[in-house]
Amino acid sequence: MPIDERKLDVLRAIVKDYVATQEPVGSKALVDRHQLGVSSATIRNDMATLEDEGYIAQPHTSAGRVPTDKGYRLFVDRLSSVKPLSAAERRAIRSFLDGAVDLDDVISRTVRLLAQLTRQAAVVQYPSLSRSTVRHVELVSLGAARVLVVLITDTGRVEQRVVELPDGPDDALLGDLRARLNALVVGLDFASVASKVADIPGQFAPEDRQVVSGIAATLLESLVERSEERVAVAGTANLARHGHEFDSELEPLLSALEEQVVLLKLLGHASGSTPVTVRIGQENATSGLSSTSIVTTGYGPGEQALGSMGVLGPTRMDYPGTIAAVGAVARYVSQILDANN
Amino acid sequence: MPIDERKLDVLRAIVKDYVATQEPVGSKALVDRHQLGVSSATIRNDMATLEDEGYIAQPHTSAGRVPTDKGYRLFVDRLSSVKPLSAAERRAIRSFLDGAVDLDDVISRTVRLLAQLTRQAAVVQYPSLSRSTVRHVELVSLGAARVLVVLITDTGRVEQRVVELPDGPDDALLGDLRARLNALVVGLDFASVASKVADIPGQFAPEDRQVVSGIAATLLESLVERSEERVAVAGTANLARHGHEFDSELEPLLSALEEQVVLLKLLGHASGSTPVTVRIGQENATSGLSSTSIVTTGYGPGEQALGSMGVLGPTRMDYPGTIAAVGAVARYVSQILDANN
DNA sequence: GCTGGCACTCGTATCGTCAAAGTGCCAATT
DNA sequence: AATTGGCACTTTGACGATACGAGTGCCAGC
Repeated sequence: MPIDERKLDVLRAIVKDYVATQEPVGSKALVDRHQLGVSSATIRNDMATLEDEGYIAQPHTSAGRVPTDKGYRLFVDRLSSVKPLSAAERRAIRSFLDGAVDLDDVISRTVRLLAQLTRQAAVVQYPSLSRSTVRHVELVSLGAARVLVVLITDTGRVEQRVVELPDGPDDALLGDLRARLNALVVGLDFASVASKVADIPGQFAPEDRQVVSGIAATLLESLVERSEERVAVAGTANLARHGHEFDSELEPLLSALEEQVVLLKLLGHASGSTPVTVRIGQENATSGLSSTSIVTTGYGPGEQALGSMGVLGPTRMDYPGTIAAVGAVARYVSQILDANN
Repeated sequence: MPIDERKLDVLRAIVKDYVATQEPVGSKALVDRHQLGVSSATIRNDMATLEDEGYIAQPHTSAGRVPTDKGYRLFVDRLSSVKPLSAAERRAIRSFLDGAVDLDDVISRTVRLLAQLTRQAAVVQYPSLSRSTVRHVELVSLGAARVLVVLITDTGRVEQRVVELPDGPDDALLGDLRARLNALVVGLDFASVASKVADIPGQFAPEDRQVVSGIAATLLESLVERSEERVAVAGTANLARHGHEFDSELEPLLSALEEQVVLLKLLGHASGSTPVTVRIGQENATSGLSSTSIVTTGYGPGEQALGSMGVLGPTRMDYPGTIAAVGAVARYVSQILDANN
């Protein structure tokens, strides 16, 4: 039996009602709450077909139907239009983000904003170093044998780390190194930095090489490799408010939110900047997240996304609203980053 | 009826059993599991007294007894000795913390370690700025009219922020300002910085004052005031694993963990560095946290604590173990910070 | 002051019943 | 061929009754 137009209407109605009520929805309730123009018996037949095709399922015989992952997928892909944000929401986005002074500030405001708008858990990735170029490297002597290395990117990220050296460099050497380092790497993307920095020690007098290599090694290893990606999280408390049916997911989800590595995998490598991606339930292979959905998108001024941001919540979420919120916030953040450029 | 020695034994046994099983404990179970040397009837009498005095309560008639907040308080204050850590735990602390290179690294390792050792949520406050002195101020020009202000303390904290200026300062002015600023504030504690910095603009030529005040204002307002305190959190997923009776607490607790302000209030102003503080249930006035306990202590090499760290979990927690873990970690972190000094 | 015994209370588990919700199917209708 | 009304069937959840077990409180005796 083919899936005709009306059956899609039925599926759409089921998803909407289920998301709203969190209870399995039956044929009678459907004809009551929606203008479908046919009787409940007809709906029942349609529902039987939809179940055969795997779009919906019943928790037990003679309960209402619940959308499956496949059902949500169809809903998201073809049955829902993006819900325009309310004026209040647009205003909230603006007033929340406009006061930001800093990249750090932008990111932290963004993640809290997303959590608040969607009432779910939000994640924002800092602009990826692999998409950034070096704007400046600063070396600050911290007395004795310790140097603070600060790395600043064109995207506004500031990474810093202290290096312990066997021997304290004097100020002249440090100044010299700072100048050479900047001359060498400013403007380069991070892939190219590695090869260039390896040459640095050779430019110095043999007695200074040990110090210089130490700093160079840190620059590479810890600033470029270790902390390449960085994420901010907010709104975990929102997850605890969803019905108890979502409880079994809570612990694995909270774990995932604490593990950078897992989180980055879930965010996905931001592809094109524009479209919002939805991953539903089982679609994200991470174990324990089989009833969690993830709505992500890239952000950044240009074609190439600088990073990803997104929202995590139960599969039973308001997709049109969430997609709209994520999209709108990402666009606005992109604008801000462009202006701050 | 007075509370004699044996009644205290009974209370101790009740707390231990309840923490272990999470179920109300009855007189029979008590004599079975502990060598109390008397019969269950006697225990019943003792329990009746303990209930009269408010140390224990029964969820309903003819159920076992459960410790009250007051009961836990007595247990913590007088009935439990700090449980020595296992060799494995000591080893874990060492191997976890020894690789730290940085203050950031120390803090982030510490908070994860605490969460793992106690299987609860952990919080670590960065060394308070009010207990730190300025080690260095660095100004980095970021092209155009933007300057990065970096502040470094003797405790290793590095705070940075970008200032937008109406007019780009030239390098000479920036260098001059950096020198004067450092001459003025290095070594000062933060309370004194404010008054000193206010004088800075007067030392410059009138045409430069606008730029200089901008930077000075940022230094004060955003680096000293805004971000005075800073905390790291880990182990929230551990909270989701406690029995469902703790569920009602979950959302308020997760909210508290996301709110710096609330969190700092809960951590309490680290008083003396040595003793571990326990706040039980209702004792922390924060609403919604009436069955959450908090175990905190200060850390830092000297007499004055630099900051606090602690653990949050259900009132029904293993106090001796948690207190031992928090204490041991704080001592070890203090050592590390002392060595890195 | 401790103990054994016993009556009492109350929560939980079990069972049967019942009503409500929902389905699937079929025969009749359009 | 699609839709509809009707009806029998299934399952859940609520309700009540009952039995059971755990645990208490109290008392008389040691």
